[in-house]
Amino acid sequence: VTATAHRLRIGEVAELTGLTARTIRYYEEIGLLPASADREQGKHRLYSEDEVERIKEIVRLKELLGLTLEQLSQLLDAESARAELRREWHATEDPGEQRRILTEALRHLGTQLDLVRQRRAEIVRLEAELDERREFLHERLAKLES
Amino acid sequence: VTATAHRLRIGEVAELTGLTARTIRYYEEIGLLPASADREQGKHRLYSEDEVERIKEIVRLKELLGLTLEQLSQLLDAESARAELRREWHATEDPGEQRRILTEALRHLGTQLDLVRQRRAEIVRLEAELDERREFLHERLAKLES
DNA sequence: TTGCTCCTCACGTCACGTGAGGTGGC
DNA sequence: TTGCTCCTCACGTCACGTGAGGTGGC
Repeated sequence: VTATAHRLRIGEVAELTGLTARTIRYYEEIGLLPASADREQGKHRLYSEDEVERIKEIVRLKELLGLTLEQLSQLLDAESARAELRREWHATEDPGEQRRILTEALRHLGTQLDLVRQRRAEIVRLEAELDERREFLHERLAKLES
Repeated sequence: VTATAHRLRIGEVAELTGLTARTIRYYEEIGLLPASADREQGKHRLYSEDEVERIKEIVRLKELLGLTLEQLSQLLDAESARAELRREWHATEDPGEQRRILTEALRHLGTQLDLVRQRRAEIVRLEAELDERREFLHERLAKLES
């Protein structure tokens, strides 16, 4: 709904997402990212800012959760399912249907949250161990200075 | 200092660490893990429980921080440097030396902690976003039920 | 028109996976 | 001795990296 629908080229998208142009093409090649709509063979790929945000999101999930592209694909499929549910939600007035849709969406989110929480717990534990060692060394240093 | 110094075979180590035997051999091949001491060509690799703990630690760092094996090697080198400092620490009585050693060790730890903290911040942010969406869906569901 | 970025092959690399064929230890 | 696990090549695969040679748009 913005006035300027500026479209970005692959190099700019790479810059903004932290990927390389090659990686973006590769993700398109394996079907992880949708192909730039109605692009003629050999012509430049163009991306909207929404698409860039989407790619950032995908990269974040991959890196933070340490997923393979296969696992990432599955997770994105689950997300599309949620998006589909949103559309269904707007299409129905039946409270029973609406409950089913919400419940389903919550289930998808739950799966994702479980992954993230597990990661966080692991990293917090590692951080605590390192903090403890640092505390120990600091005390030793303090004793030495006194 | 335990009574039984049971040595484990590569399959058992793989089981315990979540790696494959191939991966353990590969890490040895590229010098990431030290080669099983005085093993004759073609004979079985044997590992102590300390070595297994060490490998677990390495795997954890790699996965949680999302490092390449090259970066992981560098980080492990920094750790060895810290271990070396510990030995030096025990070898000297000079307070000036001791201060130098502690300060150096703290610097190494600081680098490691920076990496970990950054990861944690990123993952916490993602978790917060997902939580928020879940809260939203929950409220919607609650309204529907009332 | 000149630069720069983009395009498509296509081969290289990193971090292993996966057999093939053979040997070692409870 | 029989099984199972281990051994060493060595080729395959995933997720891109890195040119080569050519075209497109401000």
